[in-house]
Amino acid sequence: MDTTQRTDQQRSADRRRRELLEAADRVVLRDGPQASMNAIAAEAGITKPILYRHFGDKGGLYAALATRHTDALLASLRAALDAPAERRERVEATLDTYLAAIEARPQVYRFLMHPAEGGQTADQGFEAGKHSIPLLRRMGEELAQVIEERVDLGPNSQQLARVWGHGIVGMMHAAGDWWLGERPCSRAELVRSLADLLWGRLAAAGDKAGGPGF
Amino acid sequence: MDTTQRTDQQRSADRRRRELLEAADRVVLRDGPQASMNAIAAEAGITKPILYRHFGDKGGLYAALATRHTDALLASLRAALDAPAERRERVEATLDTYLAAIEARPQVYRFLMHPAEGGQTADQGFEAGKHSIPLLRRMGEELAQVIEERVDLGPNSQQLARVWGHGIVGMMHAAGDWWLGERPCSRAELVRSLADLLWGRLAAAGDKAGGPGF
DNA sequence: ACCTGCATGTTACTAGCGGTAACACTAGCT
DNA sequence: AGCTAGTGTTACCGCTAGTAACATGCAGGT
Repeated sequence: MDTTQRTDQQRSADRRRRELLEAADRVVLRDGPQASMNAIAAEAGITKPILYRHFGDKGGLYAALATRHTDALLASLRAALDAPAERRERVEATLDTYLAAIEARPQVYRFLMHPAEGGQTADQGFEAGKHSIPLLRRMGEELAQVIEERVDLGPNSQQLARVWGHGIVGMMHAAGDWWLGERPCSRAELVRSLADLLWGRLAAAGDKAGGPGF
Repeated sequence: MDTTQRTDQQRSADRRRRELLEAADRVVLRDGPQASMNAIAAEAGITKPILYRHFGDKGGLYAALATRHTDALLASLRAALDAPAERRERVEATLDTYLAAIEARPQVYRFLMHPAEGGQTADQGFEAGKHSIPLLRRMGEELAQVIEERVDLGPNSQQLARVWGHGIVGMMHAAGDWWLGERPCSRAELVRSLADLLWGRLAAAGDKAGGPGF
């Protein structure tokens, strides 16, 4: 039988793959999403064709890399989301977890949010809407699931939960992106403001004096 | 005086510029954000260097192109935002305006949301956060201004309004992007769900039976 | 010993990209 | 005439993603 042999080979291939991914990680951490295949290969101490044998094309490598970080981030988010606490507290913890992550490793964050975007070839498919950032989609679906599991939304709850999941994730993302660039306030303040928004403070607030109609 | 002469030249240059922009528009509409400078030049019936003389570099052309569409979209959004109606109604009208726009011209939408992303040179700066999509930022700031003008938020209103502006825009964007890809419901339903979210229905809803702690 | 198969690695190449230098032509002003 | 300014070209650079062809080292079978 050649099973043992094959297992050995597979193992060594997997190890190599992980090594390559770690090298790629280092380069992305240093150069951002513009990291070229040449640079990654050099960092790994090899040349391009090997990368292509392992990952197919740049998209494949980037997908593998993104999956890693995405999984890690999703795990922390799930922990915050599933904690045995009041809803408001859980929401704030989740927001804070996400913001802390992007604050700690902005390069990785930037990479995850702008993955494909190659240059010339491939990229087919298109189809308007297919382009969305995978991490955002996954977070949206994850959040939708938690909402549907734990919040009583009456009929049509599944669809409502999904809209909210993606909507809230988008809110978190956009606000975080803006905050990371301008740093207009502390993280805690941002978390509080966003939670306030989700808690309906916009609807509850009164009109300002000297309003419309004058 | 050379004023008339200069005016003539400027006029003709401006006309040429507009023609080139329209050609670029056609190409982007056809090829998406991957449209190459060569393709745009060919569509305009000229060659690359002329494009570069007019717009500096690819970023310049794309910025000019994006400004056009962004201005148009922002104008409609402002109209919906400033209408003399109840707040909820205005919010729903704004959401619907945005969603209708991205539904009608998904290619343009995709282009606006993924502008830069060149390939090799330039792109310096980086600085984590600088990369955000201009359209989103502008919409966020616009909304923040309207919120601050018309809603009474007590002290620190400016900062709160900005957080909310960017957050709400992000929510709209992410939900719209997901919706455009999966089409899980009608536009009206989506608008209603998002408005419900902003109106605090998440906070108001009860826990689901069989909740945590068991 | 020898040959076969397979994974790993290389060099050298293609095609296309963004961007630029150098040159040709036309128009109007002095 | 001559000078300047704008429009246009061809031909090139350096870079990218991706590939073909060739070399090497290590299993196992005969």
